[in-house]
Amino acid sequence: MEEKSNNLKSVSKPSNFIKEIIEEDLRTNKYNGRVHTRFPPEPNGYLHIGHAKSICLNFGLAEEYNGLCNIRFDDTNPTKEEAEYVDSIKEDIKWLGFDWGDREYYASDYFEELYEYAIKLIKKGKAYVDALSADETSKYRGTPTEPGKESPYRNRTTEENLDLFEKMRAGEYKDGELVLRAKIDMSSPNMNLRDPIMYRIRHESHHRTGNKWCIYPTYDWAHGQSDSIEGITHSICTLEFENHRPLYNWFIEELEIFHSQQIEFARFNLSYTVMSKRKLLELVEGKYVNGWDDPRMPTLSGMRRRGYTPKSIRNISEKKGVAKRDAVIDIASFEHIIREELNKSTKRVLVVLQPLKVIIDNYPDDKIDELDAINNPEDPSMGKRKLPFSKIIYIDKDDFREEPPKKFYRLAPGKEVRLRYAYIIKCEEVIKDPTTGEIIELHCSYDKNTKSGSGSSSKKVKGTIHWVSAQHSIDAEVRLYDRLFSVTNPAGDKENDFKDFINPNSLQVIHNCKLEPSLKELKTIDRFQFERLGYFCLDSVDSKPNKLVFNRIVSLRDSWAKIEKASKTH
RNA sequence: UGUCCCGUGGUGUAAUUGGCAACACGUCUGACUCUGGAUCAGAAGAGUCCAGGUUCGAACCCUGGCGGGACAACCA
Repeated sequence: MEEKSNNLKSVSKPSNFIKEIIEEDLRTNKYNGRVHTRFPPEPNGYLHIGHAKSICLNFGLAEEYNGLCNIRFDDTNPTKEEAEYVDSIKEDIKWLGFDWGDREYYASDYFEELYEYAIKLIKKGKAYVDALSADETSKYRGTPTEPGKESPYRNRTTEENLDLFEKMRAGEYKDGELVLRAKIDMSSPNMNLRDPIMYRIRHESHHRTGNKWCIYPTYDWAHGQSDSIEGITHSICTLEFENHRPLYNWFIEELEIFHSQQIEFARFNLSYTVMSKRKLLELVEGKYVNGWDDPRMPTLSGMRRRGYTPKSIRNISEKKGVAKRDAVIDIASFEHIIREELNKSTKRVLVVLQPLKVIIDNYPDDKIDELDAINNPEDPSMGKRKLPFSKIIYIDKDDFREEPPKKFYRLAPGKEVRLRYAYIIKCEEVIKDPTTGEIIELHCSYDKNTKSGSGSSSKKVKGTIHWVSAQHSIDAEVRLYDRLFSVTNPAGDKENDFKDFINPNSLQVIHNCKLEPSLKELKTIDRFQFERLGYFCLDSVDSKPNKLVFNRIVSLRDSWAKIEKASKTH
């Protein structure tokens, strides 16, 4: 009994090492009971599913502990950042369902304050203006296993440093001529402590501060102080900043300002895709995909267009957990979560992807049956709809085999299947194109006693297939997506470029698909289950009222495909 | 020949902080079914990187190895 309740507890409230730290801080009243986090993107690209993890974590923690979460754009590098990215990032965060209230901040808001901090360090003899070139600086820095050596400019007087730094700001030097560095320890085993650069000269216009500044703080100099200024209690970031933490702490202690606590967690990898901004950019620029919002991309805009729900993404983030070890999430677990949600929420509909014409010879020419169809067997409150049935229908080519393999429960010459919500039909004749041999149409007979729900026949068949009445059908284009790459970790191969592993079948476009007539009144970007096929949604970009385009979000689990695959490999 | 971090079934997490490893995905059976969907029932699969040590008892503590990752942008 006790075990069970314990179990339930751990299921409903998963814990992780970050929560443990926060709860301990709450116990010891470290920050007067405050929990304040932030999501700090650089506005230099589109957000992807990895960022979603960080967003959910930061906002989720704030929510759970009655705290606050800021959004802060780390816009310290004007050469790479643009206002349009700011907008797309905000849109993505809102879409995920998070609200930062009026706490939308920018590192550039703190440029003046940061400048004052720098002067404070110079006055303490803890920062100096260096005139080494970038190349020289790099050489002087040493390597991870060899200590660096001190710059000849390292011991300027405070007055000299102050004067030079002021002139840097005033624009008296060219890009790269001077930098401001922290004076720490050129022989530190931690390379971040080897006199890191705090300011560099960039005569460049900034998306927010315009031409006000020509010196810009580096990330290392700006980030910790920005957190401190905002009163961030728990500054959560990814593992690669672990080695930077001693530096951030050094700055904060020298400056004697509020001490945020940095906690690092492992970033998340997804199987069968790539996640780095650089690689995603390469896919876009090389036209391997159709833009950042291509539904095959792991970007939030791509996944949104693909049809993923915000809830499913939040779910993934939560179920994945938080840890410090590198992880590769199996895309299958992703697919499971989206299916689970869509199965419950989505209206079922009959759609034929690859139409094969079927003529029911013994069905009256002009007769139209109005059949009852259930909108969602998982949720009766979603009601029913009428489905017209007539003499000429379409079925999917996949559902007919001239020579059916073992365990093929669908239609074949002389065999019977049930038409979903309609009758049992039997295939009487196969008509082929005399020249190509391609199957053009099927002639079938129907058993009128087998109408769905009539209970007037005890006839049983193994298979049920979907169909659409030809004269009532609506045409549409359907895009089937598969994994973008054909290997688990495309970026993990040292011999081959990741682009060599692109799955050539990641996108299959099918024209002239046939939809049931209820799909005529599409108002929103509703999602549907095309029965036996998968979950689909309208494409937000290309679909027009007179030219419908659907994206496949995810297929249904397909045990027949498994059987078929297994028999082929034998 | 440095510093820091990490190492639990195929994958991702958990183990009441020392009491002989749990959950989810995936895989495989079977039941049910007018979606080969969903659902239900069940199975296989790790002895916790290795070796010592402390202890009545270790995934958890200690020591030493091994393996993986991060760090040498005036990027973030």
